[in-house]
Amino acid sequence: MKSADVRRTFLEFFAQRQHKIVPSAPMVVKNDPTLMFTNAGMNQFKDIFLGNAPAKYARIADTQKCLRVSGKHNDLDEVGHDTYHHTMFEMLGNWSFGDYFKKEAITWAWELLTEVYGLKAEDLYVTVFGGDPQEGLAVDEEALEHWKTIMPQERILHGSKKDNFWEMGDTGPCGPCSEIHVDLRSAEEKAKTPGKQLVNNDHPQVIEIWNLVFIQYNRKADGKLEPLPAKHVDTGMGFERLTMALQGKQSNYDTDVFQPIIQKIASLSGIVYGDAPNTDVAMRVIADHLRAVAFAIADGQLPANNKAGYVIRRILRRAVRYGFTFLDFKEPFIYKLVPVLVKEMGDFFPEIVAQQTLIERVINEEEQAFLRTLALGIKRFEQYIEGHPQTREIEGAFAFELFDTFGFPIDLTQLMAREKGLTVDIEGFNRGLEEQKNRSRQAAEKDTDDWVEIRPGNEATRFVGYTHLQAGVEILKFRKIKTKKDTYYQIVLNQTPFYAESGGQVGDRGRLFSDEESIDIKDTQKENDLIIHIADRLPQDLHAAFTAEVNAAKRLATVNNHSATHLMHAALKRVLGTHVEQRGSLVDENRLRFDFSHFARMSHQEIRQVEQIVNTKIRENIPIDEQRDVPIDDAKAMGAAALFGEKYGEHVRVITFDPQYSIELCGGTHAAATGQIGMFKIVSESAIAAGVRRIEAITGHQVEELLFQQEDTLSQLREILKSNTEPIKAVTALLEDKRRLEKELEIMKNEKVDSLKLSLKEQAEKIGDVNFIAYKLDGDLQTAKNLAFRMNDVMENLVMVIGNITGDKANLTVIVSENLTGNGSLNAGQIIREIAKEIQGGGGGQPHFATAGGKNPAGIDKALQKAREMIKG
RNA sequence: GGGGCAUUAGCUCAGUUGGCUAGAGCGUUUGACUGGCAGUCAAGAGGUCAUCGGUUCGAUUCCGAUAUGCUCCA
Repeated sequence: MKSADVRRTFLEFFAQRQHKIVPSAPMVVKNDPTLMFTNAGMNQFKDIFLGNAPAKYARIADTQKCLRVSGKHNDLDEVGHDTYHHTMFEMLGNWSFGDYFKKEAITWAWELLTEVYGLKAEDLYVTVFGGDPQEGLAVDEEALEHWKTIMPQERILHGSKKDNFWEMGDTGPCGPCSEIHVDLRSAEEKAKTPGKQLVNNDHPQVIEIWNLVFIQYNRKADGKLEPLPAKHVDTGMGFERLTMALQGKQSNYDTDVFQPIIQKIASLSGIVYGDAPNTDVAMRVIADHLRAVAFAIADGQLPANNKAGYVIRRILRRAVRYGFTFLDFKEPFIYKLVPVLVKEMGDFFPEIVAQQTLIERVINEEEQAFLRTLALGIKRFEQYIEGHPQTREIEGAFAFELFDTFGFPIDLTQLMAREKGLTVDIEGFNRGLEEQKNRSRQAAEKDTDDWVEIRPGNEATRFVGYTHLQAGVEILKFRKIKTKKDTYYQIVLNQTPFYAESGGQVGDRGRLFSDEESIDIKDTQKENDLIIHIADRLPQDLHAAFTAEVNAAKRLATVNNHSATHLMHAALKRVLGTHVEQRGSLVDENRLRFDFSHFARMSHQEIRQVEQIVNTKIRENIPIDEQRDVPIDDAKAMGAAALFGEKYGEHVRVITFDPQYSIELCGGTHAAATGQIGMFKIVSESAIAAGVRRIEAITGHQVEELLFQQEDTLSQLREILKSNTEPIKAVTALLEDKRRLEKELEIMKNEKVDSLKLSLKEQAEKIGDVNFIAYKLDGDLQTAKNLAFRMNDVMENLVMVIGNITGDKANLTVIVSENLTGNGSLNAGQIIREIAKEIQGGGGGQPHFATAGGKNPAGIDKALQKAREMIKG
């Protein structure tokens, strides 16, 4: 069975059982501070489990792109070395939200695996939760009973809390689970060792393929479990593993999911897959990481230097490193694999087809950047070796510095050390790493208390902020968050006019007040779909009736910037082409920032053109057409611009400014009509990544400020220049004059020096072999320096001391012919230190040239005299 | 969010106990050579040493803050 058929079969099976088939959510998570990437199929339904939102469908099935590279599930270092771990994988899943429970989930899972996919029943083992006395939990009898009706009891195993009790995090919904394992070994080996001994023992051919989770408890912050009113089913089956089992392979990488990519790597490197363990691992790593990175980029996450973007960068770099070390790729090559991936997976995941060019460019750019980093590290390594010729062992501190500061991988350091017959102090390296981790952990410590419910129930907050800036509200619940720096409260209301940060628009600020008191709301954020108001303190009376009031001035400015962003987005598409796509956006009260795909610097004319179009649309004063609850397909049919990597519900909000001009799916707040924006001006255009440009712009009041500022600058300039009509001409003439005068001055200084040179040569005093000159110069330090070096050119055996005054300070300059400094008999530095005392200063320099400065100009004569005496000795 | 490192000519980079008139290669301009192209040689232009403060007689160099980038950790 081809992998595409494996996927299709799963979805059809559950569709026939009244499951709604939904698309995969983006792999990059937005609006959830606890999670950077989707790491399980249930992520997109988290709000339902948490009781923050009702389920739209009681039964759902899908295949979900997942990435496990950070946090609780981190498989990154395993990937490639075995045959079944991945960074990115697909999770096939079916869900029941308060609908069917253990019986159906178990029955269907069994039916699908054995009857539809045709796995042999005797190769399958299942586990059920065996209870945990510490938690006060008994064996999951319910699941056990169902399994007993299906299969012999000897293949039903009891599992520990670690394997068979699933929890989302430290707190939240959780419950026992039942896993299905498959034994893929040969008959001979099965005879030798019974499969049941190998279940959950990291055997590569006896593996878990499906986990059925029965969510029935809620874990509180104090560790206690309480039963949930509505019970849910959450299942996840590893698509790649299942495909391996069905295709009779020993490794996920031998299936048609990975082989086309691996074969391409093999042909690019000229090395056959299967030849040697090292090169095989490298090819697996690259094939796996390519998928993760390509899908992340398609979902809108570009490699970057922090947060989620940094994780993506690190994955890509790991792939480059394996290619560099084991497959001898010294030039970018991973981007060449993208077409193969697109061909294999593009049918089911249209986003990678649409974003192919961008993915290739971004990967290529990153590869080049990292190869540069590697080259720099190699250089530093070689410098270290040169600096420590006797060493047998490379210091851990240095290896850590290479890694920590310059991003040079430790295993490459070790490899290069081995080639030179050296070792690396790996313990020292690990110590450095450990310290670093502790520092970070301490800084990131954050205590989150349980929600305190003021009005129990799972009532969802009604957002009224599209039409109101003020509303009468009640508090539903709150909790306390403690970080190293401060303590604050998160407050959830029954309804709110506060817009929570989302879609690039910043959260509202404002206040919450009752008859008795008023508290400031510092920010509004979203955790999935929960709107959270952030405040430094809580009201005294939590049960009072409050008025929630948004800071209107800030909101208004923000709203204008958001609408301007839409107008600009449409203008960019007109001016630059339809390839322009939003890649990121930030809108606050001061400005708007917009990142979009485009492959060249925007010309001056293009920027002007965009500004002109937007300003024309502003003057047209187009009223907003806001439609809520439009079915997503209808919205798309209208030609609305949807964003890649954004998760949309079935019903969306559509914002239109002139149906011929700008239609966008958007949840943000907007101007009632475009005229309200006032004015629009782009203030910068720059590159932020390969193929991605960033524009920053301002509107209304801010443009006015800018205009005033510029006008002031210009009028002041005119005033200074006394040229009302042509300041540019005046400045150009000034600059030319300045240049000419500087030249003339330099020539004159040189002439002065030249004429001085001759007379000074006459004045030279013979002291032994030394030609001594002391001179009090009427000029600046630069001239003194100049004079000194010129005299040095024309006189042998010279010792010259120059004194001059700049402002209220005195300077001394000493030059000694190089041949006199040889045996240490004469030293300009020593002379200057001695004579500088006379001008109450200090100084220094080299044996042949030195300068000093001091506060006492009157002492110059004495200093010169002292120098003469020193030469006389 | 917390560390570390970097920022010097258009580009890539040197520049150590703070003072060596801030350098190299590439690029660029001009001239010479060569029949042309390509090239060779010579001369020149090009620098607020990221920004702002501080220490000092003197800061590209030391200290602090800011900005930008790189990098590791969370």
